[in-house]
Amino acid sequence: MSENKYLSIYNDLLSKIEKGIFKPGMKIPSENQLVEQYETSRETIRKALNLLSEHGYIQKIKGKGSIVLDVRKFDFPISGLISFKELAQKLGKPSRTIVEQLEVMKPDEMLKKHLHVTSREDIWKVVRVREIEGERIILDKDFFNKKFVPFLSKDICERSIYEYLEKELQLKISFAKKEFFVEECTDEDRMYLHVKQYTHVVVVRNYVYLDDASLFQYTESRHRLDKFRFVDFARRIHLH
Amino acid sequence: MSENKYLSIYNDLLSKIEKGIFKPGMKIPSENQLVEQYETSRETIRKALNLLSEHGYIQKIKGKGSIVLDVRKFDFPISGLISFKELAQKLGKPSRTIVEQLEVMKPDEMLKKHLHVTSREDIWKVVRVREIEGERIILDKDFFNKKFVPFLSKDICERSIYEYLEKELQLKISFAKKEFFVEECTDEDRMYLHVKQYTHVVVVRNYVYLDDASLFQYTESRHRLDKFRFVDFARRIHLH
DNA sequence: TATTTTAACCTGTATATACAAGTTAGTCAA
DNA sequence: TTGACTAACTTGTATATACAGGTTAAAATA
Repeated sequence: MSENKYLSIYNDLLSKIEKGIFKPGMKIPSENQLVEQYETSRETIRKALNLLSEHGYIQKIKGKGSIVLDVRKFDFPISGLISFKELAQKLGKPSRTIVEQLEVMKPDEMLKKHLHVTSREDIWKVVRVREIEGERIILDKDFFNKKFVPFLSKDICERSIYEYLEKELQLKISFAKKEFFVEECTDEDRMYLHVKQYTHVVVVRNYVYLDDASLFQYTESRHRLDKFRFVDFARRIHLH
Repeated sequence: MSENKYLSIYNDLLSKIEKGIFKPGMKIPSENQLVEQYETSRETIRKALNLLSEHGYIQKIKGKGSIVLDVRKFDFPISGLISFKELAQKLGKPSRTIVEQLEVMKPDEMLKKHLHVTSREDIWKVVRVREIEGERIILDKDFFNKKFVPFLSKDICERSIYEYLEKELQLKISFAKKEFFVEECTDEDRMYLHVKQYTHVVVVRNYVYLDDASLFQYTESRHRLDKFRFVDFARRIHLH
């Protein structure tokens, strides 16, 4: 479990929402009631509720209470910072990862720019194909700074690199910036993916940062366009 | 200005980051220093800093301080909940909105599902083309529940509907769910947009909710795929 | 009966205090 | 000189209190 009180309350409430104990449209107990249930202070409850609100699970209404949203219940592909393994598990579809390339290399100009490294530094290059229901849908090209990831194996890449990085290497992945756009198919796409008749792929560029704001991974994820879907949740800030 | 202390501090710090007074990589003053500068409590400062952190402007590092990220400085198209007008202003490109349709209608099956309305209710339908640098890039189809928006005019639609809704009608837009996917061009796309040789468009479905979690707008935004770009910022939650 | 007022809730903001825990730089001892 | 320790910072969490202001339903009033 979590050692943090407010995080464990967040998780507890979240699982109650996901299990349907708190149903969409329903009011969850008031802050004061939760204070009694969890035997804690109101500020701690509020931290948990604010997390739920930011992530789109509840809506807080002043003077009334918090109601459960059903916005999130739709399958949400890449939203947030979820690894392919976590995603595949959520969707419950049969999937497989095929490691096509795994090597240490020196960065070219493009990578020097994207990973903020010098020509002397070593870079891990991992090329993987994601197969869903038997079709080669996604081509993932990952580049890690070897300074942060000294060792990698085909086995690790087939399972989950993130799990290895976080659990084994104790790297704290903190945030990521993603860019989406559509690009013409390359020969590489046609070689590794079942692109069918399509002339374009959806490209997701991912810059992943550690806790201390150092960039340690650059990923280019190329999706067959008919299989791509992305869901986003956003709150509007009101200044006034 | 903001009446909220922590929001006005957030805005003040944000403008200092955007103006370059606080530069990327730089440490901003510590929480205790900010407490003195703004003559407030530490919790209030922390609220402002947490907002900056969630929105990707700073990274807080325990024991060290907060450093300014340069992740956000790239142009960010549709991230967050920004209207086309706000976006066009940010990018500084010459743009124009052309209202192609504006009418009150009854919902068809698709809209009844998307807007959660009955056959008897009235719906505003607004079809607009967004022109950027002389090219017709985006086709926006907006549907508003007339219950929330009793009046609309061509003039309002040409300027900014959001400005009208928030300033005039005092509607509080709270959050939105977005879905992205790629779809084949329809005849409507070819009629209104300069689709060139492309066979597909990027579709953004947008569900917009008010403060009390009631769905009041459904938008379908169809983008020429070579001009589509989306940037996202995400933080990873660590449980434990 | 119809309307207003009030009391009891709700969430939002601001403040103060305490301690835990990570970082850093200087000090002291081996 | 080297290493361990300490003191002074930093942010993170938990608690308590106070009051603004929105909501609701019951009670009081016209």
